[in-house]
This record gives sequence, C-alpha cells and structure tokens, in this order.
Amino acid sequence: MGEISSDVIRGYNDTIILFLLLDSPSYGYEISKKIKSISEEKYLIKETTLYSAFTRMEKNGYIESYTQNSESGKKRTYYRITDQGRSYYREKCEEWNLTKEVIEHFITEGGENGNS
Amino acid sequence: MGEISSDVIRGYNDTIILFLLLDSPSYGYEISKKIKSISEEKYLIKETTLYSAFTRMEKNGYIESYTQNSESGKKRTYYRITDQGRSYYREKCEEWNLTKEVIEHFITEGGENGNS
DNA sequence: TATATTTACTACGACAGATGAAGTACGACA
DNA sequence: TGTCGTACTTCATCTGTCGTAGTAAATATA
Repeated sequence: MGEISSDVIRGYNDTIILFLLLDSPSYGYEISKKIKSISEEKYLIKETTLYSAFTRMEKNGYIESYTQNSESGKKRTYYRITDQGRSYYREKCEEWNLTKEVIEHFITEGGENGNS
Repeated sequence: MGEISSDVIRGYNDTIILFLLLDSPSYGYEISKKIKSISEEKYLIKETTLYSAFTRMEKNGYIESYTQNSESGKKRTYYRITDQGRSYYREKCEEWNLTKEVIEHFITEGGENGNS
C-alpha cells in the first residue's frame, strides 16, 4: 500500500512536480492524479505538501503561476516551469544518480547479512 | 564535492548507520569515517546528525549502547544493533527498492526533455 | 616541552519540509 | 437535498538536520 515514507521522497517532491510541468503547464489536482497514476498508486502526495511545494518553488523562481477558467467556468491556478526550473530539474536528476550510487553501498539486496 | 543534499539522504541515515552495525558494534567516530570511505568521500555525515540518530534509534529499540574503554583508556560509547534494528534495516532496504523505482519514473536520464 | 591536531563526544537553538485537521466553495449527479 | 468530486487555503505541529559552541583526553609536530 502506501509503503513509501515521506522522509525518503522529501528531497524529490519538487523534482517530481517539475517533471510533470516539463511539457505543459498544469495545476494541483491534475498533478496529484498524475503522480498517483505514474507511480502506479505507490506514491500519493499529500495536498498540503503539494501546495506548499508550489509556493516554495514559485518563490525560488522555478515555476510561475497564472489563473485560468476551466471549461465549467471554475477558476484554476496553473503553474508553468521556468528556465531556472528546468535547470534545477536537470541538476536534481544528476544528483539523483549520485545519491542512488551512494545509498546502494549501504543496502543489502536479499536481506541476507545479519549474523556474524 | 559535497553534492548530495541532506533532504535526500534524510530518510536513509538510520539505514546507513544500521548497515555499519550489522556485523559488529561500533561507535560514532568510527562510523562517520566508514561512511566517508565507503561513499568514496561523497557523503560526510554531520556529527550532530549522527549522534542524534543514535539517541533516536536507541529510543526506538533499534540499537543498544554500552561504554567501553579503548586501548588508550579513553572511554567510548559503542552501539550494538538489536533484532528489531535488523528487521527495521531489512524493511528499509525493501522500501528503498520501491522508492527507487517510483522516483525513476520522474527522472530523465540524459537531461533531454525540456522543450515540447 | 609547548602547541596543534585528532579523537570522541554533548548541548542548544534554529530551520525547512511534511503533515493532520479543518474549512471553503463550486459543479455534477442521484 | 445531500453526497461526491474538484480545487484549493490556512494554521499549527512534528521531525530530522545543521550551525555553533564547548569539553576533554590522546597523539602528533615543532
């Protein structure tokens, strides 16, 4: 079920969100649904986590917001990735590869290794 | 240099420490040196992070401490992993594999993908 | 012998990101 | 009429990390 602890993902929520903005602007609800489906239900981002990430990233210049009415007339806040956001995303991808390598030195695969 | 951000490692410091206790008890200073060398200088855990992890994990029952004098007569606090600690470690290894899979859905390798 | 460095911690306060709880508001559907 | 889905916002709390600082003994260097 929801096996993934938040402390693990913590450093990557911004990256995940930016990934979903690479091709076109989007908004909170849509992004949360996409995270759910792309992760095959394995990661469900919390609403508060998502919206506070938007605020933070807009402050940092990684995304820009604008409001637009949906078909039904209801207003939505859309987010668009900036050039800064794109380069931050690229950095995080590189960092991920490094981090992965480092952590795997401390992980044992089968779960063997435990006595003597 | 120190490319790895703490938010990424955050969920894995405990796991890293437990890994280093799997085979034999150890103490703070030794563990920090081992993390440095095993990670090929890519990850240097902060002293405060390390010692607060000890406190937390002892409270959680993952490790036990005892003091022992080193050859020189200086006292050290050693930590020994418990059975609970071993099973927690195993869980975290499994969680890692899942997390890795999930995050990689949102990472683009070459850094391509950026315009339309 | 005097000093610097390494070893081996502890205490404290600050901060950032994640979260739970709660509330708002509109449209669709039954 | 009421519930569900969409689309958020506000607020207060928690946890882990980190900077700063201090202690103290052992070892290396001058």
